Amino acid sequence: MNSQHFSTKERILGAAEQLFARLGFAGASLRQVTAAANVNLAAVNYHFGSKENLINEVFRRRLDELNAHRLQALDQALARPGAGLEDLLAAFIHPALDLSLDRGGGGAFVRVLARAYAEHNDALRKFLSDNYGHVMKRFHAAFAQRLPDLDKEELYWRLDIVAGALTYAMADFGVIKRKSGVTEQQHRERSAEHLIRFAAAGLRAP
Amino acid sequence: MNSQHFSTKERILGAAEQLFARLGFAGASLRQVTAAANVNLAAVNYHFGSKENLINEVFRRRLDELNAHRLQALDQALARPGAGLEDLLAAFIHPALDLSLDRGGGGAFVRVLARAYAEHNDALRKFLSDNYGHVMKRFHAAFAQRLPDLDKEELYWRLDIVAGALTYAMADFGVIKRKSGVTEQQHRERSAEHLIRFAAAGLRAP
DNA sequence: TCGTAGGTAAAACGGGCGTTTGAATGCTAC
DNA sequence: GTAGCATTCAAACGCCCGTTTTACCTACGA
Repeated sequence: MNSQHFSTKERILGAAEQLFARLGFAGASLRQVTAAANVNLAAVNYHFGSKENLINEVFRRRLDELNAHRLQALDQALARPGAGLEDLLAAFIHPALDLSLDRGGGGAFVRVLARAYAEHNDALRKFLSDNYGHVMKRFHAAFAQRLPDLDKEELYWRLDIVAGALTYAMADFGVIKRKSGVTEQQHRERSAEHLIRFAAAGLRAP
Repeated sequence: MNSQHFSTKERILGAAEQLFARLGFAGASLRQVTAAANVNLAAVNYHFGSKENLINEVFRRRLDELNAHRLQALDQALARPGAGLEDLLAAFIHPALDLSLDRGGGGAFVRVLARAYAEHNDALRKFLSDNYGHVMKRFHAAFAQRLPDLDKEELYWRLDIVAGALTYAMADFGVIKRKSGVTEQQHRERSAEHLIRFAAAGLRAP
């Protein structure tokens, strides 16, 4: 059968992403995932080894691209001489917002990300830190340079809050419907503006 | 035996709160809960009817008190003539922060709350909206009065982001250890200041 | 003192879980 | 064409799930 365009692995990843977003990692079973992917149950353990590894690969598939876009946007922002807080925030937000408003499964993935944030799952945190920690480090350094009056601890706090707030907000963007008469592009730009202004004001607060 | 000070119901609620915070609603089983509570497995269904209802009661036990404190703090803030944004935010944040830094299970509960926020569980959302929607309405009205330049939609956005950010942040407070040489009271006050300043700046952003 | 109601206990219910197995299938290179 | 490999498949593995059942204990009012 397998008449779809995508490979078994890709269909499993897509179905897993949707179901993890809706039901959580523990709440979505491999039987649900493989049924949604139109794939045999054993395919998950054949291609991914275990459920936990499947979870990791769901993250890797999106985060490789997302973080590449973020670093690229950060480099472009830093290349400009007068780059300010808002430009750094835009570099962080725009790639994720593009993902969350994507026609593909990206919206689901941002909700998965928000779940992971709330879960405090140690194994997952280690995986994310090992694979993508350098991205947050680069943003942290760029923010630190532009917020010299904040001591290290205070900056850490605020970036943590900002990251949580943005993750949560972007997870919601996929769910909340836009007003009629607004194109998706307009909606996306206005959303990004909201988030950037909000976060910048929070970071700059005395 | 039941040699503990607390009733079977209370011990189940406490153990469920801890395990839901750590493992999630789907991830924590009633066998784990009843074992941690030192109670027979059947006690959950006897006292609560079902797992889903147990989840609801875990929320009710804390939210009745939390929202009463929030409304009380809001009334006190509104009674003062010059009450501003920061006072409203303090009324919202302080009761939750007290809970999250509580010696009892409050810290776990705030993490449960953050999970519920990320889950978008329909049944749970309905329960929370039915039982505690009026609290958010009162805060919303108070904020609207102090932010007349924001249109309805914009205010809705920002309060949503603020609520999400604060929920995330407070869930983290219970996890992050305070610096040595800082009393818990100092830590609490500084944390509240951070959150209030951050949120106020975000709400006031042009 | 007995009957009864409220609570606790152990055991079992059917079913879903993640994972493994071993045979069947498709595909590529010789 | 056939050997060899990668993939798919149905079936089963043992285990844990939420819930129910049935019996037992205990306390208290009649």
